[in-house]
Amino acid sequence: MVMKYYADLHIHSKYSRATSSQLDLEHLWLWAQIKGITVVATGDCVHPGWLAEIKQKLAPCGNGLFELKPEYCCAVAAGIPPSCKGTVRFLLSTEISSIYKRDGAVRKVHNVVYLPSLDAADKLAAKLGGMGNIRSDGRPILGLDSRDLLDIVLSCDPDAFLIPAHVWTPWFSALGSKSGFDSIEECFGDLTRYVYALETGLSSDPAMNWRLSSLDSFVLVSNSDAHSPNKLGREANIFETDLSYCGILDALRNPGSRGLAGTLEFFPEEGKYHFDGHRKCGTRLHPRETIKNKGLCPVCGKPVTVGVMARVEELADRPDGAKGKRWRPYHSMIPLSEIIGDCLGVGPASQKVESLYWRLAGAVGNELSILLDAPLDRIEKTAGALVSEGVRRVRSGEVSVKAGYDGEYGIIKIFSDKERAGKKGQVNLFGDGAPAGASQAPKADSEDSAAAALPRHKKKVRTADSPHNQNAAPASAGTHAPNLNKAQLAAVNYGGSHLLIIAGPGTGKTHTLVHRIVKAAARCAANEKILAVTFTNKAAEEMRERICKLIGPELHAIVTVGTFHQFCLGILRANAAEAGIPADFRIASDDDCSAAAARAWPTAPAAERRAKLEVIGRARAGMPGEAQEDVDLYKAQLRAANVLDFDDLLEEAVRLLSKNAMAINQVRATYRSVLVDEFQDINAAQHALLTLLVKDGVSLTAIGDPNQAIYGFRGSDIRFFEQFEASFPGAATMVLSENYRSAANLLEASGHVIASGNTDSAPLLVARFLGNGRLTIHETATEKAEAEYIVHQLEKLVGGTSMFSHDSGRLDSGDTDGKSFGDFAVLYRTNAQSGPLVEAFERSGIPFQVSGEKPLAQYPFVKEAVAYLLEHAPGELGESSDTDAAAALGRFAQESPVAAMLEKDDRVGGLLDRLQHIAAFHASVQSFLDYILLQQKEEPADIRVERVSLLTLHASKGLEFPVVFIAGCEDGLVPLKREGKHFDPAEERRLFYVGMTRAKERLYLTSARRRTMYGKTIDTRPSPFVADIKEELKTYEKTAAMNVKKAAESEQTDFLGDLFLPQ
DNA sequence: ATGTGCCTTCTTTTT
DNA sequence: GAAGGCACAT
Repeated sequence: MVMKYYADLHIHSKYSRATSSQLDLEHLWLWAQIKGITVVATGDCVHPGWLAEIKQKLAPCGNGLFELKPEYCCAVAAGIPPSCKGTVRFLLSTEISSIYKRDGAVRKVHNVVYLPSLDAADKLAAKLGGMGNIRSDGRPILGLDSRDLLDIVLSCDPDAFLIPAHVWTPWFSALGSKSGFDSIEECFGDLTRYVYALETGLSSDPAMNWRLSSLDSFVLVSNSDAHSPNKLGREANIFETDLSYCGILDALRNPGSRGLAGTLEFFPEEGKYHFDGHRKCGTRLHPRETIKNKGLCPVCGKPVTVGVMARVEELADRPDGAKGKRWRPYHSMIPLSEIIGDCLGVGPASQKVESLYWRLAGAVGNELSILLDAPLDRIEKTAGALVSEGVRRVRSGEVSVKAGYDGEYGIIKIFSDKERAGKKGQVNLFGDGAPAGASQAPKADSEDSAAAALPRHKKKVRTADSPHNQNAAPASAGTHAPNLNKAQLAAVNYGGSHLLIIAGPGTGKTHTLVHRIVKAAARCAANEKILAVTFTNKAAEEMRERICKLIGPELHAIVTVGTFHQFCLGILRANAAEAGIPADFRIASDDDCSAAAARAWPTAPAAERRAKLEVIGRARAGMPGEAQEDVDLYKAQLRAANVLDFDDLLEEAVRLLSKNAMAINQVRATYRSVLVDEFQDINAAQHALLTLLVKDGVSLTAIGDPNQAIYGFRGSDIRFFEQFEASFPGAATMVLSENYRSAANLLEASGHVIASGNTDSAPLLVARFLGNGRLTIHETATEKAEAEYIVHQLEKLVGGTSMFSHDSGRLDSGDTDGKSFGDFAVLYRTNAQSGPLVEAFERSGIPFQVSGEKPLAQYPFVKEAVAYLLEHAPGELGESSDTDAAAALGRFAQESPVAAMLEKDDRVGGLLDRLQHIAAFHASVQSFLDYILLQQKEEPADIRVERVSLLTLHASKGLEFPVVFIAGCEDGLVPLKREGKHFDPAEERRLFYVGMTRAKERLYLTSARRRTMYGKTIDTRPSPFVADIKEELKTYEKTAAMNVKKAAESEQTDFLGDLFLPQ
């Protein structure tokens, strides 16, 4: 059956090394579909292993044609009847691959053959032309330059073929002795019988090669230049024949037939050595100009570097545009992603381009059809007018071409910058990558309409640290009747200078601090301000909100709330000159920092640089280490780039304020009162800054909890907290001890832990939560079983039947009814533990959120799925029965080549699975989409949407949840011990304490007897911290109570193992 | 420039 | 066991 297809001819397989991986082959086919390309792997030189794989995988369907799926066929030369051999003349071309020097002469080399010895190379060179040489890495090679190659072509047996050396050599070495040749030389000598393709070293542009009448007996075809599946079809051959080996053969054999309808090509001008010239001098010469200039550069007068075009000019015996008798039409192409990139003014590999590419692929068709013949209005509808205009121009050749020369790439441009700027409004950019719901809005002015089509819900931020609103004296949040307990009130009203407030978990820390700030603001003189310092932007933002709520925007203006770094940055910006820093300095990005490190230690390997940066970071945070030299070197590099890193901000501010009296006096005059949150997390530099600020009657209020100091590893030093009274003479200390968060027994349990089981020294915390909580200890066989247990418990609690009231025998504050998902958190010591948990939650369909994880909707693949579902919304399909989310997603997965392809991309491989699990949970497409799109913003940890939170213990600080699971309560994990790493048991203990004190009503401490970590499975012992809790507070869950059937269904291996262990 | 294979490493993390 | 870095190949 004659058909039209675009063939990417692989004279060998570039994928031959991937024989063990089926994935790669499938990947190849999938891309072939997306591109609209038929992959034709031909030649004896196809790697035998690859052939074997194809044969094994695909049912052979005769005569060298193996069928994979109906759409993709692969003609393979193995198994071709011997009579077919030696009858096709492929003429393939390539660019200069290297430049080598020998005997003082520089020669451009088009092909390189690796050989066992220089002798062999020379012998072969004598036989074939070319040049034996030793590469810089010591390997003997044979280099063939264009002239040699062409001579070989012209002199060779008409029935012979030549194989490109770079194809042959790896094949030979892969075969080794099994090839039947004793030496590569013998092998090479035998080539004339088998050789298949030839590289002339001429331009890759057939139009130019047609100018050589000596090539008339050859058929010019395009060889694949695809280095990876997604580069398929950058060059291709258009066939109108049978899709079979014999079909292709006939097409090539009979120049008169239309079998070979033409070729698709790059713009050859893009090549680095197209024209002649001097890169340094900026001279780019057409070969004719070179001849006029007698081969010399008009700028420097030295001989120019001669490019491939010159060679064509030299050999051509026909004028430009001439057609040989086997001439076939050709199209010059630009890959779609480059067209889109040019339209958007961004790189072809950018996310924007990727997103638009998939959209087009889904809406219009495969890449070649988009490039060659799809209706432009359909392209415009999806990608905007600019892209469709770009495609039109490429089709008609209306592009600006600047040929490459002397190693400089040529530049092919579709739009001038001016045009692009002028037309920008017409591009349907979907700026932030949000999918367009508006398929009927053809000329949609981009961002706005696209955005409007999306439900963009602002999420309500519920503050996590919301103490005492349940049980403490109820009062409206007013300035006059703040709901403060006695201790809190005393702290707020304390009139002395410095004050340290020790505030345990759930004692209303932020609440108290905010009120003290408000109080101070009310007393502020006209030209004075209050400074409130936090560690994180999030904390600063929350504090600002709460202050604003209490005292309104006017007073709010006299309170400066910011992080340490924000404050220092402000100081430095205002006093750049005094600080000796250029006024226009930037904050160093991660890249800036590594660049500075690279300049500081140019020879050091990256790992060493990273290590140095770490040491420097610690040293600058005030931790021990003698790295001063490195610090100075690194800082000098930062300074040279006119950037300040985060540590610099603090250091430079401290330096300025300590030496410049005017600056410090101004700051002290402005900020008479300084308040610091989370004071236990302070480091040396921050402490130094505070010491500077707090003088001449400026007062400092610090609040924090030494039992929650968990950031020692990054330089925080709890001793600053402990030595507060010494550092700031005259300071008072107050303690907030009424806990409004946790049930009494949970509070007691956490007290046992922090006091190392020594009940007497537990922090004095009085429970004001009028309910009884429950502490459950549970041990499973493995981490998988642990995850299943957690999910199971969670399901029970969400179920609505109040297990809580049954278990505790008490029904208290009315919140013991069925929980919602936002009421749960699962905490763990290391992020690596999230894996099994995520899997278990996915299986169960429970909505969850892993802290710090990118929201689903940010993945291009998910965007694509969402766009598809919007476009194929039920409304549009009439009263389609198909409102079912899972079914719609299934259709997407089947119909869209994008989905099929991305599924193979292992980076996002799990995404479709995840989507499907989510879809199964939603009745309609609409609710499914809402669910996905709602989670646009990051910072999921404190946004209490209705999902279970999966967090590290560190990330849980400051949050609270009715039900908390702490997974992996095993010795070695809680506390975390790693061989060769320093170990701070006290800090680990505090960390566990932080985790425990997040729980309001229920706390589960789970562990696994066997755990796989770092690829090793080890037997574990229970956490010693758990042992510090008095037994009478613990409840042990019995495994037998588990729903065996259900558990076995969802987790077959480990769970059964758990159940069937000898009791 | 881009793939590939081998090696190392593998807490926690804000600005 | 997975991921990232690095050296090396084309």
